[in-house]
This record gives sequence, C-alpha cells and structure tokens, in this order.
Amino acid sequence: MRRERTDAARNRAKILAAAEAIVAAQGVRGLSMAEVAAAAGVGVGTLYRRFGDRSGLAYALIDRREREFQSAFIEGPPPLGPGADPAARARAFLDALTDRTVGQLDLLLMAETAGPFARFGGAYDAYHGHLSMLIAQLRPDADAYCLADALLAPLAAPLLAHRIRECGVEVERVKLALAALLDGMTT
Amino acid sequence: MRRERTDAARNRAKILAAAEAIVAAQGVRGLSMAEVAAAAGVGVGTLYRRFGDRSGLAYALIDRREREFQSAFIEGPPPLGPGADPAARARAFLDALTDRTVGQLDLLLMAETAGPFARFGGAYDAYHGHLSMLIAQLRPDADAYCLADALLAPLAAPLLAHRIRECGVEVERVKLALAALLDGMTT
DNA sequence: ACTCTAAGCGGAACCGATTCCGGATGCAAC
DNA sequence: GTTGCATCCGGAATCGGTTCCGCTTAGAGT
Repeated sequence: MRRERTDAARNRAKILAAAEAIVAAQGVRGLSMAEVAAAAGVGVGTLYRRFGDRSGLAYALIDRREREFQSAFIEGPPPLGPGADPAARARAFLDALTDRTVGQLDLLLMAETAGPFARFGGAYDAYHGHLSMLIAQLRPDADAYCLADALLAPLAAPLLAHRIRECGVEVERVKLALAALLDGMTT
Repeated sequence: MRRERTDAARNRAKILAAAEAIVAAQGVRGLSMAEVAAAAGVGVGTLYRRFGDRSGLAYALIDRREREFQSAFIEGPPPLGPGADPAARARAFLDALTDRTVGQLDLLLMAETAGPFARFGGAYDAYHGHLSMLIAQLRPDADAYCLADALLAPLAAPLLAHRIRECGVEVERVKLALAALLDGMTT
C-alpha cells in the first residue's frame, strides 16, 4: 500500500468539490457521473477508479460530512461517548444516528441503491459494532449481534424517507419507538 | 375502472410466464426487460405499461407466488390466523415472514432497488397493517404503527441477504432475535 | 538529468432501463 | 356489419451508469 500519487489526490479533491457543488445546486437527482466528471475537469474513468460507482461517490460525500459523528460516539463526551452507562449510551446513540440519517436522507438514498452494504459497509459496520458492544454489556446472554441489526434496520434510509415524507411521521416518534424496543430488551 | 382488454390480459400472462421461465433458467440476474419482452413476443413498451418498471415486474412475480401466504395470516388457521392469542400470532407471523423473505431473496432484492415502498408498497402495507393490529392488542398504549415498522425493518431483503450469505448468520438466529424484541415489547 | 514502470488518465463504446409516439385493435354503440 | 375511439402495441430513440483500453505521467532508482 503506497501513498496516493499527488495528481490522484488533486483529482479526488476536485471531484468531491464538484460533486458537493452539484448536490448543493441541483440536489441529488442532478448528480450524474458524466456531469460530475465534466465539472471536475476529469474523465469519467477517473471517477470510477476512485469511487467504484455512483453509490461509492455518494458514500464518500456522506463520509466526509460525518467523520466527527463517528468519533463522537467512540471517544467523545457522555452520554454518547464512554462514561455514561450502556443503556444511556445506546439510547443517545440511536437518537443521534436517527438525526444524522434524516439529515443525510437524499445522499443515503442514493448510496443505498444496492443495499446498505455494498459500499456503505464501512460506516454500517462501525455503527453495528458499537451498538452490539453496548447491547452485550446490557444483556451478556443475548445475541447482541443480531439485536444490533434489528435496532439499526428501522433507520434504513428508504423506510425513514417513506414514513417521514409520505406518511407524515414525526422523527420523535421513530426515536421513541426505538427507545421502547431498547427498554424492552434491557428489562 | 373498466375491465382489462383481452389482448392486454393475454400479454400480461405471456410476460409473466416468460419472466418466470427466464428466472428459472438463468436466475434473477438474467432477467432483463428486453429479454423478457423478446421471449414473451411483445415490445418492451408493453412491459412498461403493464408493470411500470423492473421492480414492478419483480413484484408481480413475487405477488403471484405468495398470494396464499397473504391469506394464511388473515384468515387461515391458528397460530398464524385468528384464534390464537396476539403474542403467539405475532411470533408466528414474524417467523413465517422471515421464511418467505429468505425464500424469495433474489426477487426481493431486485424488487427493492428503489426502496421497499415504491412498488412493494402493497404487500408491505398488508404486513405492516397486520402486525400493528396485533401489537395494538398487546400494548394498547404503545405506538403500534412505528413499532410494527421497527419489527419489519430487520427483514429487509438487503440486510438479510448480507447477513445470511456473507456473514453466515443462521435464519433461526434472526427469528430468535425478533422474538426477543417482541417479548421485550410485550412485557 | 535519465530511464523505467506502476499508477493514473480520458473518453469512446457498451449495455440495459426507460420514454415516446405513430399505428393497430378490441369492443361498445348503433 | 360498421363506426368511433379509448386503449394498447411495438420498437426506435434516449439516457445515464459502467467498462475498456491505449496513452500519459509521477516519482523511485541510478
């Protein structure tokens, strides 16, 4: 694994900047690979080598925006970070994850085209690992691995988008329902 | 809403039969709109008028296969159908739904490309309505609507496919985890 | 400074989903 | 049996993601 060539790094930055600008101007719908390439002044091949595919590009944009969230629950202050008791941390984590998911809904919808795991795997695994650790502390006898999936699944972008945008469900209700499940599990 | 024209009905049947045959012969991967149209002896436009898009076609194939499941939990014998207590029905329902989801994984993956709701809405709504009714009986004070979503979400095809195929998780574990959540909710 | 090579580049070509629209056809009314 | 027309049909054209491959270049070694 050697260092990225300087021209490659420059192109990566140009592409991300161009993509960010297009999303800001036209929304996620307008984010076509050809257009991003043209705006960044590179060939489409370059986008694909760098990001794999359209979801990969979306994921890179998301990743950039939430680097700090990822570290907040790993090493930040309580209740998200270490220090609080596991139940409070889990609750805070699910609440925070709900908010950031709602905040990035369009990009997530685009990134999850091929399922949440194709490229989004990295971040999902981080969330899953964190939550299953907390659950294991709460209920050492339970299948923390599967339970973590079950608590994370309701935050899938397509479901949230549908309920919030089409059905008028409030974000708070979603948080409360998850918290209720978590409580039930703890008891 | 008038009756479907006879040539249209005939074409619908030819298309479904051709699609079924292609899936049987080459799997879901080989199911391209152009190929289905050619095999059915119709134009691609006909596929789109009938089924809307690729997911719509996949959904039609699924729907055809599980008509009986849909009625089993509405009017069949207990524990799935009416007669058993709500907790047992909910448990049986989730178990059965898990099995049929795993059984149709490839088609579901194809159908859910644009989120589980674009076209899959009909069936999802049926499941959701049924489960929330049961939950409302168990916990009249809870937000049955959101809780039903939360229990159904872990059965999303992309997640199940990933866990079962890539991570080697057993179907039974998934069922047990869901049952545990349900128990916690009931208590 | 020069050479060599792995890494990177651009954009044409490809592929499959989706749209469009002029022409054909079922069928209900007469 | 004929007519009127809403519905349906076919397939060419479009559109955008993805792949491919011959050319270019950064940068390590000499």
